[in-house]
Amino acid sequence: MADLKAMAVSRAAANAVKRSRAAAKDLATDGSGEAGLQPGELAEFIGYPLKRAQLRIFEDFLRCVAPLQLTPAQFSVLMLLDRNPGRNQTEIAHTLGILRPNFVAMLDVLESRGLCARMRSANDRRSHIVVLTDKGRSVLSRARKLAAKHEARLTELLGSANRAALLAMLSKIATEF
Amino acid sequence: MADLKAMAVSRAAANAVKRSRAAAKDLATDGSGEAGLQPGELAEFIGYPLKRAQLRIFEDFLRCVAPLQLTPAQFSVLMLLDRNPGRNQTEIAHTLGILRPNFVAMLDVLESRGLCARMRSANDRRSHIVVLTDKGRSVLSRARKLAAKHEARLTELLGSANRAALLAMLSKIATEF
DNA sequence: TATTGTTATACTCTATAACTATA
DNA sequence: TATAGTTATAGAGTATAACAATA
Repeated sequence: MADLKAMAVSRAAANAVKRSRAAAKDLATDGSGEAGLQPGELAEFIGYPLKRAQLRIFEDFLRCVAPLQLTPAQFSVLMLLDRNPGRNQTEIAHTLGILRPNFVAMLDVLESRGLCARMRSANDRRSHIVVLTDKGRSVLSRARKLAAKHEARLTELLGSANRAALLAMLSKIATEF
Repeated sequence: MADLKAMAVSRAAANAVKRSRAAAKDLATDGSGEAGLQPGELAEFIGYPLKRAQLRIFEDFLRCVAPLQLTPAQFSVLMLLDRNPGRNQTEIAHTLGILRPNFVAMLDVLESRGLCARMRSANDRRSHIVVLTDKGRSVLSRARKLAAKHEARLTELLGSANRAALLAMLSKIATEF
């Protein structure tokens, strides 16, 4: 079972690499004389570059964190558990915008890998408190470092002040739009 | 069959509304005393707000363009056809990052709705040149206006200069990262 | 009666292999 | 042989309904 998940992550990373290469090739052919199609006005609608940037960032994140076999979604769960101990499944899932039924299988994977554990709440025996294990904390610590390299490369591309501005605008859109 | 697609778009729009309301409720409870979970360091990784912003923008786009029953992906196809006449399926799909096998069903939908048409190329009888129909141009024209309102609301939120900077950074990430 | 975790299920997206008809 | 469009298929992601245990 752990192998299935490992394969899923590896395959996602492999696909990410393929897409990157295809894009790189496009840029090269644009430089020469092969005539790529024009996005035109489409590139002026925020949704188009936003979606493409999101795919690119997730691709790169996946590749950077591949040694630890963590998807962006799994990383976000571990980060949230670390920061918010003593919370139940519903609270964690809801904060991340994951529907409760879909969070079950996600937690099954993380728990089967020994990264977190479900514990019956003493107060409310319906609830499962989700806790990070020592292994989970260790893996998260290493994941943070790999993800930090990914972020550093982005900062290199945009510049530190621009990256901060980007982060602020994206957060504003996510919470206020 | 057209009904199936219409339902799919309607349902996506309905879900978008639900998510917006849930998020609005969260903000309200944050304001009062219900104690939402802390994203913490997670919010400092670009991927997290980027993904949430992308979902929000697509939600809003879907709602704004709902009268015309167009998804962001369908809109992008029509925009590309309008700007790049005489291209075949492979070229259009590749430019949008859509895999050729997946583009077949997508075009089937647009063609069955009378928005575009496949024409055998005279030069290379393997190719299908994809053309916008008059109806397709008409629908696209109206879609552009609805989408422009959506964009205007975003500009209102961020400010015109900031929105331009955001667009530039997202495009840079999509093409250079 | 309402809520938590869960199962079952379905629909969309995305990805690969392989076929056909052309080149 | 190679390419364009297509089919079949499989895997993620995301959505809803309903059930058991508990409140």
